[in-house]
Amino acid sequence: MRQSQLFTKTRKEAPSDEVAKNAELLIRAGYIHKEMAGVYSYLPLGLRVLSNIENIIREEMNALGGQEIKMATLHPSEKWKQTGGWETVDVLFKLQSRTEKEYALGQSEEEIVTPIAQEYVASYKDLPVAVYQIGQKYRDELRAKSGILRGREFGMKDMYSFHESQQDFDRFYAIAKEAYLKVFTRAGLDAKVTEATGGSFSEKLSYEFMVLTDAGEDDIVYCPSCTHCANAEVTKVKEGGTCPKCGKGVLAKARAAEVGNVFDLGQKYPKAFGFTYKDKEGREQTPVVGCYGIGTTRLMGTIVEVFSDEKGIVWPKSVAPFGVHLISISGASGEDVKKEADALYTSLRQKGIEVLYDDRDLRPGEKFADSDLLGIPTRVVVSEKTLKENKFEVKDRKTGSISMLSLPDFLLRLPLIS
RNA sequence: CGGGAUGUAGUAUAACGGUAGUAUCUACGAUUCGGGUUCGUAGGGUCCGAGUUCAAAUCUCGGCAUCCCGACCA
Repeated sequence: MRQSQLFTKTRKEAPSDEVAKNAELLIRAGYIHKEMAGVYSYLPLGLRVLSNIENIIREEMNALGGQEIKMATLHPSEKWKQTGGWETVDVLFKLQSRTEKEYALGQSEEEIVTPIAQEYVASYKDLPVAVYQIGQKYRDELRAKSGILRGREFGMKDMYSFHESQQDFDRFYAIAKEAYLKVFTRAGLDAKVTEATGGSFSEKLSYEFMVLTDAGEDDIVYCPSCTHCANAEVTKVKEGGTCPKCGKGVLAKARAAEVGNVFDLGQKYPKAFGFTYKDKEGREQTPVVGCYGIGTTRLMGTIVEVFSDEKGIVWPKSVAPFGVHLISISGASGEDVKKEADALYTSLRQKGIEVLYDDRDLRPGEKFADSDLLGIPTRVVVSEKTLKENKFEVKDRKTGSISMLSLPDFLLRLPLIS
């Protein structure tokens, strides 16, 4: 992508109606556009990041045996009335058409996925099965806040699994948790598996995946020596106490953002819809259901909160919109520089590297400032200086380390870079 | 939903009740070219609606919007 053709531009100043770091940086850099409180549009760069996040999730859910689907987000009110959610889920967006028919906007999809599963699952032979989707969710939050961390419309991956028994559910639940940790690790984050309440729809404990950041909304109590971690709302052992799991660590308290969660839904939804299957003996049985969510847009915001500095964003390589930011410093009489940069742009793309090429006719300082703000992991500069040495200047956005590399050396390093 | 605050060019900010100014931006012309060069010319604004007043960006009321704290939060 040539930056001169890019739809968006950067801004020097953050908008006055944003306080959250994630929103300030993402808007300044042109990744997102605020539509209204809690609702954002994703622009070319932002969509690239979001797609990278979604693809990581997609790969891990597929590895788990999940099958991707795309469910309706405009829901008939009847199904929500059938489960009671129409009255009890206060964040549910309800709307009425001109014909007075009522609808809900999807804030979660149990009401939709359960009847679909019911249609295709008739026998124990059809179980277990897991389906997931990645898409928009709508929640009528009384107070949207923290940029893209808590919106009224947001991106979410939600998966639902159906099982013959509680034991089979428990088996899958455990491997799903592991898959979740893989997702967050691949996205560059260190997420803690956290015990929490099941919310309004499960009496059992659920597990939340928490990333330490002051921008989060939850307080967690965790052990520095082992993996024990609990939401402050449920834990009986407080900060400063001894870890109940390993018996050694002194529990610490921290602010965290919930980037994912998994729930044991039991049989509530199949029961609401009369969903049964036949077991080996031909008896009617009710399946056990689990649901598993990851907030994709919140994950993106959390990454920005965790990985940024005073100059801008510092994307982890796995989610960055581009692998390489190529900058030409051609000056007034830099036709040779331009030619060389064009050539490098072409050869990098031929190697399958995603490159943002700043071919604009701007002063170097402005290009560098933009580059730091955008946060692409590797910056490559072509200038009269580098031309003389017959090398390229390669800078790592995260460490700031600069090295002069010949083209073969650079290409050799590329697998590590992107 | 309770409380608090704020709404001025695309963006960010000034203006005692009395000429809406500055920076950035955009366009054009010069100048400069390794960390947001410098100069010139031009463009563009008081959230909406009432009220008070000779006069309202400024005061009052209503609406709408945005942010913050809390409550809430699948």
